[in-house]
Amino acid sequence: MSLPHPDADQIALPNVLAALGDETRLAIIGCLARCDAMNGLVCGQLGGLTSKTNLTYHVAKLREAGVVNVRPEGTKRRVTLRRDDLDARFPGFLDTVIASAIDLPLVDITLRQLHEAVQA
Amino acid sequence: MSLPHPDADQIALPNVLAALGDETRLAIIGCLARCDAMNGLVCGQLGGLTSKTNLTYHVAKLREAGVVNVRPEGTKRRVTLRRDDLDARFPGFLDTVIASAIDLPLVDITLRQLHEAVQA
DNA sequence: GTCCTTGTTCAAAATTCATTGAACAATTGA
DNA sequence: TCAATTGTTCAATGAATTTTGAACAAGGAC
Repeated sequence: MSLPHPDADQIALPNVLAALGDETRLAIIGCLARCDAMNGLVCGQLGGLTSKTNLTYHVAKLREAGVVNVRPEGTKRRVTLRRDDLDARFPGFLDTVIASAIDLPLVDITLRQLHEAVQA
Repeated sequence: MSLPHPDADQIALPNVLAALGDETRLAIIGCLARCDAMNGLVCGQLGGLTSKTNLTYHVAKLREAGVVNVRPEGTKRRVTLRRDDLDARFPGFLDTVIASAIDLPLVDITLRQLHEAVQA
């Protein structure tokens, strides 16, 4: 884990709320929620949402708030939801957020692009 | 109810998250959570947080997102949490938020001022 | 009616946040 | 080594939010 992440017990809800109070970041959460059953996503797979540079920015926000974990894999970055940590700290909270995040139009757009990318 | 409020079934979590992703508004929620067992608070009682004008702004944000109800009482405005509506729509969510909101330093400052105001 | 209290409106200023593009690093694979 | 892929950094722009003050309503007390 080479990037700085807050410890589980240092995750603060005000920071989490601020991190999630943004459409783009909610859409990222929605994609992760649908795809991270196994191993999360790599930043590039979220390309439909916004530019590469901007993704770096938003993923960092989520990481600093303790919402996601980012693990380098070669030149890629694997992004996963910190489900266990969030559930332990704020029971039920993440599920509520996910339920609304996966309804966002942006998520569907990106998931379609992800699907096309996998087929290509 | 002379001010516009969203119906219970129109409360959208992205809006709620955006409304709560702000220190001042979280502090308002914290005060309400401690004081609204009976009948909520009046804007003036939140005076320790920020200016009158700014309170109007933040309370409106919370109202528009569906987090609070604002009811005119003469020249005052009684502000209450929309507990039932939020619990019905996002079970457990509000309790989680409140638990962290009442720990905010700003809340204690304001509650002390409220206490002093009541004694005076 | 005349104050006083409470809160709103409006426009302006200040601040913060989000987005972009160019240049750069690091890894992978040929 | 060379090129392609993936993502970062930095500075700058643009956009949205927050904050402020002056002037204004609306109601209650006298």
